[in-house]
Amino acid sequence: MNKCEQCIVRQFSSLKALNKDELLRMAECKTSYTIKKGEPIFEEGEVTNGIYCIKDGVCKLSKLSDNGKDQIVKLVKPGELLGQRSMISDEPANLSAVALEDMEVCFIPRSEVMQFFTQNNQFSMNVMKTICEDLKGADDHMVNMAQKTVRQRLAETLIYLEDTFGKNEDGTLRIQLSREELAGMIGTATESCIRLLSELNKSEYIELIGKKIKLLDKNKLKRLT
Amino acid sequence: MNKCEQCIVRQFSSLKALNKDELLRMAECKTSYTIKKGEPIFEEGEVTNGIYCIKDGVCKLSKLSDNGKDQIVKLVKPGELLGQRSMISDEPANLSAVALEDMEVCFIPRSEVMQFFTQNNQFSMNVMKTICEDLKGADDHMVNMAQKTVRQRLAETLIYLEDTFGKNEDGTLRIQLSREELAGMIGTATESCIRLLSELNKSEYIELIGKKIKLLDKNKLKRLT
DNA sequence: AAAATTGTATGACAAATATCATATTTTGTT
DNA sequence: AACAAAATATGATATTTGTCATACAATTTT
Repeated sequence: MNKCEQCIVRQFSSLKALNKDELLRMAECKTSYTIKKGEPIFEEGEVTNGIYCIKDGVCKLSKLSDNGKDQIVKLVKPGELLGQRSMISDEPANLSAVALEDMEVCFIPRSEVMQFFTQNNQFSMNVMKTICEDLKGADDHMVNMAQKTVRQRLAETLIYLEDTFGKNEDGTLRIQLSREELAGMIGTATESCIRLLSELNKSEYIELIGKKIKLLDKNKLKRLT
Repeated sequence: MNKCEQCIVRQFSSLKALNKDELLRMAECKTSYTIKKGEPIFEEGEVTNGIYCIKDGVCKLSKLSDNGKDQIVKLVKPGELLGQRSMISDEPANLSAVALEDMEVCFIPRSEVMQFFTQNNQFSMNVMKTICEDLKGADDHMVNMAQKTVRQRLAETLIYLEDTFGKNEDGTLRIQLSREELAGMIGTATESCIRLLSELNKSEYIELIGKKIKLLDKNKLKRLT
């Protein structure tokens, strides 16, 4: 059993407010998981009964739309927590969480977290602020979906991906999304997404290297948005 | 100065957790306002420094998009609170709040609310759950914006308006939105909104009576979504 | 009451996007 | 290596949606 004290999640998330005692208690009740790329951490509608700490790997939070397409609502990085909203609302998950890379996560049962939540004011304040950030992000995201064209959303998303997850040595986006997943992020048909990528490739905004994507001129891309 | 004890907002919002003492303190520090239809309660970017209780009238929460159009994110009814996210994040408002009808609201300064927030666990839990609901709503809304057609979104919005705000004696929607505002809710151009309304009118899903809208067959409308 | 302004409606057209078909490439499996 | 399956790519076409122009109606101002 690993201690939680030095964990990346502890350093970056709401958990930074926990004291040594609380961390020890958490270390005792946590369960560690390895999740392979493509596997779910939990699915929409599932009762999660706790929160997940993302130690390593990125996952997508998505929701199945009535038209059968999977809309990606958010990507979650190492150091972040999952399932906070469900924990507070005491409701099943509203979104599915699926690994985009091999992941390492820890599960902490609801009962434990809720104890910290009521005992440790700084911790509950941190959780709350995170949810408030999510709400602001979701509102902004919604406005983009409603008001921007698919091309604009694609350009924005590409910049977001480079800024948030960085690039490989060859300059391509580090985070690897299938075309279908990228389409699911920007909210369009896979073919439309592929077509627009080709177009950006031809006009030298980006370069397509196999399935990988390299941003050639971020400023030019920004001007599209 | 009115007491807060019997106020509709107290009965329906997070404030129901406040005790007599806290209600008295609140009654002393609150400011009451009358807002005329079309006037803002606060604007995007403004530092609000407190929360607003909606005693009467409906308002829209909207955000100006880069393309110059106003996207309506949410409608807020009597009994609800405004500005909770800003208060917790300690940030300026992310959305503008503008009256759709003549309104009565009360303002309670941040300092006061934050005191309740730290002292009264049930109150803070209520606020948190409200924000969690908003987050879930925003995520779902975002998926709709990304995945549904304008026609589907229009049908959904009309049903939502009738279910939430009811109808007049003649069967028309009680809540009065201009075509531009309705377009702002569903995220489309005003002309497209008008055109689709005409179409729904011709195919007898709805009836247009002047600027008013009457839903003729809610089930038929539902099938569009 | 007349004029001006604003909101609603509709036509014509252009642009954006989705859908379906099919080809090609990549990946995984035997 | 050969095959099957999945992902990517592209063409053809239909549909949806936006834009611009203009007309008409309702509301407000003078």
